[in-house]
Amino acid sequence: MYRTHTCGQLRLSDKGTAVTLAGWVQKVRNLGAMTFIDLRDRYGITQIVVEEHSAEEIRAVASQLGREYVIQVNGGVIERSSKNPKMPTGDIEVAATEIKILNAADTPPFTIEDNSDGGDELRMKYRYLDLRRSPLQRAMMLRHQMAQRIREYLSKDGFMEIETPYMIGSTPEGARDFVVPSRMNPGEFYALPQSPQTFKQLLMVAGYDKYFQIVRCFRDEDLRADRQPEFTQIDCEMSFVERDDILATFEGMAKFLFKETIGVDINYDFPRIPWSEAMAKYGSDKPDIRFGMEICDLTAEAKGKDFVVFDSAEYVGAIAAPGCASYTRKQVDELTEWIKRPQVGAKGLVWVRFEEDGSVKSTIDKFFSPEELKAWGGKCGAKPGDMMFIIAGGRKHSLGVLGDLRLEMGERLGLRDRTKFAPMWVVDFPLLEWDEESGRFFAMHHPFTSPLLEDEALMATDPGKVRANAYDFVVNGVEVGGGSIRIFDSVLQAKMFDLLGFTPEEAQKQFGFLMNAFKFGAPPHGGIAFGFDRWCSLFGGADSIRDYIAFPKNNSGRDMMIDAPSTIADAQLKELNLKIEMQNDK
RNA sequence: GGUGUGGUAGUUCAGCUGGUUAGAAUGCCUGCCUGUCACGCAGGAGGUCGCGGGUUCGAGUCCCGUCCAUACCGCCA
Repeated sequence: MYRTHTCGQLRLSDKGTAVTLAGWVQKVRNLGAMTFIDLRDRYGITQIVVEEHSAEEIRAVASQLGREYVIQVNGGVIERSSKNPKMPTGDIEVAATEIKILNAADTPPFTIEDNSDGGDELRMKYRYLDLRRSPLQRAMMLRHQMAQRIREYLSKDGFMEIETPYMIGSTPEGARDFVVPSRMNPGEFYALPQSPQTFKQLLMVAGYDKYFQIVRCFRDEDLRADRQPEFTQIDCEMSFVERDDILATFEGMAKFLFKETIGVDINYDFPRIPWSEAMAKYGSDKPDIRFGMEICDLTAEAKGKDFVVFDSAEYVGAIAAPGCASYTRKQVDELTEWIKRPQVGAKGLVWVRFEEDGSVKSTIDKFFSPEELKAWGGKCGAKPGDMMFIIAGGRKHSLGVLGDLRLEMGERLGLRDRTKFAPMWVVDFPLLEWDEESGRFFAMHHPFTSPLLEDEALMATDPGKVRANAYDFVVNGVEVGGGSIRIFDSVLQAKMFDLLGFTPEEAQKQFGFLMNAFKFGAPPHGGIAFGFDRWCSLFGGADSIRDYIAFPKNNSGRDMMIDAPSTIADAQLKELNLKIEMQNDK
């Protein structure tokens, strides 16, 4: 038997017990006559003590130990003469009677401690060492708990977890596919699923009316801190439901997860905000509603006063930043530079300062009277001591800039508290999005999304105005999930493909299997998919999802540890009937 | 594809307007130390300054290119 207890287990009540522990050497403190060894496993750290009167062999072994050696210790639990209240096992220590080195270890390239000295690159290359650190272990544990609670909640509600294939066909819509060559079908490729979308709909046709799956998905697009090429979704679909049934089910699941995994009680209904309102108030389809500072529309007030910047603008809007009237010229200039960055892309920033004494100062004093500016401030909720920032230009772009500015000011003012959670639903998304470049509509969600019943007639006359029966689950400005009620009528589905510019032949070739299935009795259905990694990182209080994935990819989609992707042998290529010819643009 | 930031000891970083032998902390090695828990004390080893080119009497430092990492924009139905 390698161990009788873990390194996080022993307490004062175990005093006098003979134990065997096994783990990794965290630290050796040699005080001359006596030596302390911190022995670590994933349950905790227990101090081992080797004393002067200990047997010569033990003292010899103890002096050989290095960091991360794997050892086994026999000994007795004793009460410490100087206790350490900072550690759960701090009242006791194990007086070693035998120490066996199970495996020596090279000195690790970075310290295996809560606050490691290792940089990202190194930690990624030696991921198995990084995973020994307790912050990573906590992240893995949170992820495990989340998955367990999700399965518990949905199973109890009658959902079945059903696996869908990873080797499927490529589709032109949406993200780029990862492809896998087929040896038995020369020249043909499988694609890895971007999501099990069509399969879960086919499961609805098959009558499995409550389906879920915690499933890996693949998208060959550029990475971000919150985007990996392979990521995990909680994929769900239900039959004989309307939007509110789905929202109720998953609002229940979300509240359950909040409560069970991070102990947060949410005892109110999640707000539901139409997409158009989210865009107008927050300049974003995934608003962070932990704080106010809502955008207000000043277009009507601002125009017609001979200020050419406003007069030539389609839209003028503002936010009121609380307590920022004290901003110095330098701070305002710096903020102006910030919004002019190409990533934000505004032309300039107009400010109105509402002084504590009731006076008003502004960059546009020449064009607008203090009374007018005060009226604007009133509309935007600015109080004395606040600073109003005004952006003018195209409506869509300006709202985007104001949205970015709002988040930035929220950050600077400390209003984005990681321990606070503001879940919400964004509903009534547009069904279609016009793409200037290709001169066609794209499905904003995906091509199986149903339009709102009352907007269906608009599909023929003004497709851009049609609202979708789609919804996103948003927490603290993070899009955690999204879904829709699906089209279940093959005629409407055909109409949708037509709007998206598919010929009937193309639609049949790409999605014929789904449209055919719909001819055999498809029930009304809809569903939702959550970004599991993102949800974990949100609960863990991190911006990046990488620490919630055991073995993530780096910024350029590489696995730094195993160094993938890699080239393959010529023999392998031959078997696959492939010839590699690099194409260069120049 | 684009923009910003970074690349100097095993590691995390400092290194000014170019100027002697490139520093600190930590880790590592050696010795001392009976209550440490970020142990302490003394000593030691450790560097092609990412790579290539240029400017200069002289480049870690300036310029150009390139590679790598990272954050963001594009992209992500």
